[in-house]
Amino acid sequence: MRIGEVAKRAKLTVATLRYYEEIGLIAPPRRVNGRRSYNEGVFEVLATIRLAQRAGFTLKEIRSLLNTDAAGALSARWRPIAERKVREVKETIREYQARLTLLEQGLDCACTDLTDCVLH
Amino acid sequence: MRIGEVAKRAKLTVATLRYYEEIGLIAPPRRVNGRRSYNEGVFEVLATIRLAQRAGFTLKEIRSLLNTDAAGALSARWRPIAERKVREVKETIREYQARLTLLEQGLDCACTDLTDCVLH
DNA sequence: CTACATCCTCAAGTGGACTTGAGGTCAAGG
DNA sequence: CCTTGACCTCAAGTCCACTTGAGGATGTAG
Repeated sequence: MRIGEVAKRAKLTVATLRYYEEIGLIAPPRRVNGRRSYNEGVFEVLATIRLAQRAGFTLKEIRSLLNTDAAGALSARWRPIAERKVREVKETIREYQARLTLLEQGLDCACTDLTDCVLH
Repeated sequence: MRIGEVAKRAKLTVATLRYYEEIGLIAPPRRVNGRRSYNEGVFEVLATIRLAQRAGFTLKEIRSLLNTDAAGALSARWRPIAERKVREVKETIREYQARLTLLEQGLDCACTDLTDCVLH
């Protein structure tokens, strides 16, 4: 399969696919003419990348997760990272909830000058 | 007041203060020798910036809020931006909660290969 | 007088995930 | 034969909020 079709089916741009290759997430073989040749398996990997991204992993972390060879090594590597992520995400949610509170208070505030706002 | 003292009292770096000036958030007058001269009012403005940042505004948005001159113009400008922010923040919180769910399910999952994970 | 802190400007670097642009190759259809 | 579209590489640009670095000026204490 050529890059254009992969891009269309995976709903990514060809530039993104080449970028993923550049940073070591995928490694499609090349034809004699130098063009990339993908097989069906790539969609599985791309889905995994998307899943991991939605879970908050960076592409760098995802690469290290994908490149885990030994069985069991994955969960050994994944667990501490995921546990840290859970803490980070919880913290982020707290921050955003504080943000929401501030915004809603601000909307209730009748100040005409920000530096005069009751929130100070 | 010189920039160093402002930085110390506001707990910012001098570089940040100069940066805020560069992007139009503050505009301290200069002495004859070219050095910046701040007055007490700057702390009020810096506190406002910090408050607005915590509420999720970008520095660009904060600039447009700070540079509101006419009374009443502030709330006229602030309200729609803040309402949009509220929606964005709520959406972000939803995303992060989904992220948390994914992570926690992942921690419960015994897969040894990410592309094999039950989450797929 | 000299050392040192503090200040100044301007330019470039950081991170993350891409996107955009320039310049070139290759295969198929009309 | 020529155009068109898909492909290639490499370099640089984007956003945001700063930070870092180079290179130089100024003010003050000892």
